[in-house]
Amino acid sequence: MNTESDATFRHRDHDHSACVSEALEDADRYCAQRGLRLTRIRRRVLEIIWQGHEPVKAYDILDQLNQSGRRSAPPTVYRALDFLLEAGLVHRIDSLNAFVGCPLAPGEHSAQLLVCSGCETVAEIDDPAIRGILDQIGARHGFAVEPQTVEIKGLCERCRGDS
Amino acid sequence: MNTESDATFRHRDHDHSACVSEALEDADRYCAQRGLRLTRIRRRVLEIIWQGHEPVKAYDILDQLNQSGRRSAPPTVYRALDFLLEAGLVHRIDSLNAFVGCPLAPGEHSAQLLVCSGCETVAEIDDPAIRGILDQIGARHGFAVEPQTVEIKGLCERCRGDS
DNA sequence: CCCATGACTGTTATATAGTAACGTGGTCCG
DNA sequence: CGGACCACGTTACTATATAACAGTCATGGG
Ligand SMILES: [Zn+2]
Ligand SMILES: [Zn+2]
Ligand SMILES: [Zn+2]
Ligand SMILES: [Zn+2]
Repeated sequence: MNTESDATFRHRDHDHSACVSEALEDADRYCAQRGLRLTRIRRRVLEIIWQGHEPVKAYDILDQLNQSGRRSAPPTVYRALDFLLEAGLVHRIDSLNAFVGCPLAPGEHSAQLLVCSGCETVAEIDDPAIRGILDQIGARHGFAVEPQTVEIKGLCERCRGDS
Repeated sequence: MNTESDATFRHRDHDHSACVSEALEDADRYCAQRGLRLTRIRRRVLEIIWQGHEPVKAYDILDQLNQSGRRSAPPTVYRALDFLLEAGLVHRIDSLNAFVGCPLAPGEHSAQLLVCSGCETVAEIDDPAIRGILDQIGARHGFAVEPQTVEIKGLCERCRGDS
């Protein structure tokens, strides 16, 4: 099945500026609709996170913020991240203490993040079969599964090829 | 389906001392077989983690170590944790920065951790259906899923009842 | 216009989590 | 004994995240 072409894993070989502008425009639209305030800092943090499809760490965001212009401190970054997480515009990768932009429709949703151990590229999917089986397993143990992101580690096709 | 009695969620209403002694004896046996050295400190850390079925944080382990007798420093705890993780005797819960004892057979294995957002009790299962579907979804995206623990958040039966 | 209000950001300090680097003291083996 | 190795102690440090409080700024009601 033509795996690379399903567009889940996006390496450095695509027109990523399109991803960025689309993500930012979607965010603008989404926030405008909901009356959420995508302020200058929040938008800039989102843009930094969208530099690639790899997770970005909070203090790296801070460094980049500080490279251009005004000095910021950790709370500024974490507050922006809280907003973006809440709005469903980014996800946190617990296993890496890092953040990645959400390529799916904004808003609260469940998702599975395929995190490559080789290149750290993240592919986000939302597969109803996984969600279904998690609910089902949960039910069997009296456990009410919350909508959430699940992190799945492995190797992407490209990194497997690297031997 | 008689959910509480499947023994996946163990709250404070059971004879937990039996869990502890069984876990420690299993660990003794497993390490002896493999020539792994379950030293005094490592065994003590394992015992502290097994105080309950809730995840325990590294610095809490350190505090407890230091309450009785000799003073230790963070590296001591983290080295013990590295050993226990490597041996498959405990799991790390990334979303909580905490550690929990593994109630299944020691050694490297995949598992799913049902983490209750209410009481933080953790139930560990290893369901082949989940493993299967993860592999299958991965394959569809050219992604080789690694054996791993997956964290699933939700509410256990007891905490759902608490309204 | 002016102020009250609430949301956002700045600032400082601190809490929490994890690691690097190097030294010490056993234990095993020859 | 003499090395080799492993576990552990110790110090210092890096990395991640939050608390608390003070300024700023838009916005709408009087
Ligand atoms: Zn892209
Ligand atoms: Zn990769
Ligand atoms: Zn128990
Ligand atoms: Zn619970």
